[in-house]
Amino acid sequence: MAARDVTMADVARAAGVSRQLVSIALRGAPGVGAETKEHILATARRLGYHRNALASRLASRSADVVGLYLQDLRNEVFADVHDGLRETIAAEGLPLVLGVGVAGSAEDRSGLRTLIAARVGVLVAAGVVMPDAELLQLAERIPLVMVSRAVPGLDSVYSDDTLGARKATEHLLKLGHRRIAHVAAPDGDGYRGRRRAYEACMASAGLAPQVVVANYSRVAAAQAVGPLLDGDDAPTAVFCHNDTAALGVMDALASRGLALGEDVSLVGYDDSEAARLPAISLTSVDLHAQEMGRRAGEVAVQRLRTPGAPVVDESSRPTLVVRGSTAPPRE
Amino acid sequence: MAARDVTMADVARAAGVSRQLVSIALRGAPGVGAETKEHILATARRLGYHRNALASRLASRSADVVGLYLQDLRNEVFADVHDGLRETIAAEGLPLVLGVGVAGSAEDRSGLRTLIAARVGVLVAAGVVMPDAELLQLAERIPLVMVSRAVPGLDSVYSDDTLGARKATEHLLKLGHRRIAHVAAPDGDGYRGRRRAYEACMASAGLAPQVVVANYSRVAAAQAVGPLLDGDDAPTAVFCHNDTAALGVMDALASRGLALGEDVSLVGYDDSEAARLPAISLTSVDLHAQEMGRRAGEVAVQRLRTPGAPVVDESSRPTLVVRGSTAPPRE
DNA sequence: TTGTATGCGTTATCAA
DNA sequence: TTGATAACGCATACAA
Repeated sequence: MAARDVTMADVARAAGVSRQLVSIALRGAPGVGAETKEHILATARRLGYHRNALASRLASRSADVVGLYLQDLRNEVFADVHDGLRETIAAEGLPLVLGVGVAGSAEDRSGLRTLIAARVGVLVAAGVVMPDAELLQLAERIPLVMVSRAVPGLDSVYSDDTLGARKATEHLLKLGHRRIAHVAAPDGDGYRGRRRAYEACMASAGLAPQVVVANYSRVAAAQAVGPLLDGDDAPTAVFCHNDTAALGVMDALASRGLALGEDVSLVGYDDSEAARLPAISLTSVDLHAQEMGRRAGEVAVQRLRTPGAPVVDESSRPTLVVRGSTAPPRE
Repeated sequence: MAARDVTMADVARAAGVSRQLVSIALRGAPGVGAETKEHILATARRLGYHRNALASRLASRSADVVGLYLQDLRNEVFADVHDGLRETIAAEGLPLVLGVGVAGSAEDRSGLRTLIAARVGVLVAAGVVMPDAELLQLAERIPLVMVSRAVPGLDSVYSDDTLGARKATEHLLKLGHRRIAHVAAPDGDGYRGRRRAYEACMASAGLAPQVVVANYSRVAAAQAVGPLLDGDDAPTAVFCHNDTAALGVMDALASRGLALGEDVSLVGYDDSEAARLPAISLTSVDLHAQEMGRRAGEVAVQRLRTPGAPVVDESSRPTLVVRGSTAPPRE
């Protein structure tokens, strides 16, 4: 549409000054008189000038842009991380661009790549499934801040998954459940904590763990848990690696005429909006994702402004929110 | 971290060829022998070269990047739009970057601005609340594709809101409801269709419309509908402008001990995951957001490759999905 | 097929 | 305070 963008040269010509003076004035940098500056700003406005961020960043070889990678848009946790981060970033007046992975797929390279290609100054990544080694390699090209996952050597802001999973499992044990199944996420670097903690809890209670794996979709969880519910020694309680999976288990229960909380107790992870619905009332682990996003934003800004700062490694304590979906097993 | 990026000049020097030959080889453009090309690619790989997209786009002054603006990340509709768009864009091998607004706020300028500053080649916008006039002005700087909203003069891919709202309202009327309330979205350009259709339906049935406004959050809807439920002549049915609002109404019903579908019928809009939960079973209008995203992607690519193509204006027909939340009024 | 010169719109380093 | 000149890293007509 635009035939040609208005450039600084155009503004300079119209204002009767040199280009670099325009640059200085527009940036608010020192080196221009108040009156001249106002005049330049006015003509720039009049001409409809807009800075070309491409050229700007190329020339300054420093990007004051924060990139955020999210695994997918279907999981509220990532929306929370975004909202928290956004708060910090906006307060600093920095632009924020996002890259998104493919839901269900482990393919996060393309999403990360576009962000890197866009030459963001720092990249905050939530829900990356790539191996640690690859991430460390990536970090040589661009400062990386990991969210909800700890990578040794990289800035990491995450929730203590071991603690969360233990709280969930122990809650079920305390209620008297013995046959507790776990719907786990696909195996991958940095995401084994929940499953391991569950297994450890079961072991120390002298019980046999029962694990099925489901990817990040609701239907996958429903299908995965089906055989368990239909088999002998069906579990009286299920602990899911996230709420989406828990909703899938609820689907499976409903289709079998099993009552949530009565026939089978259920615990999710994320404390999503759905979990809070009165009709759902799902016991879930809240990992305070928004607060994590906020912290990640602070770390990112710090990394941008003070590249040499020491690496941040911060884990936070999740909370178990007990609701109607968990009750003692019926006898 | 990286002291200095490896540039084409470095690769050229190491490979013993000229810079521009490297450029040609790396882009896969014609003008280089197979053998030399392989050699160049190999040295580039060896040196760890990565193209600087900034410089590349600045020099070519054509951006093969698609920008997607989403109003917020909490609404599944936008996730659907993204997933659909992503499919098309990925198939074309184009990079996709996102900008996001602030949930609940009408402030979409900053999100749009960063995308424009990033000099994307085409901007797909879903859920923009800015006035038409401002959008038309924006379109002079960058090709704009509107999603879920029609702006005369701009590429628009949207769902027929009038039809959807009519289907919802007529469904309730046919069930025998007379006192039907509507929870509307805040007033704004391009988002009046649902409310107007509701009002028209009520009018032609000889009934008085009853509208309350709530912004895009669940709690706002709960608060807005409260007085209605508590007042005389409380509605026997409520039609909400989206599912999030409907969930809020469900909260309000639950806190009053009213049974969904029995005491009060409820219709949402978006056919979200939550609506499909057996325990929720919310009647809702499906606007096929993913398909809209897919189409918007096609239009965007077309606009990128053939700027002169005629403006696209495509509306699609939404579907009413009837579930347990709607039933005849109890007498 | 390969190389040369020039431009993209800014920022940055110097003198004046 | 201001004004010339050189980067920034890449693309692209054009000539060799």
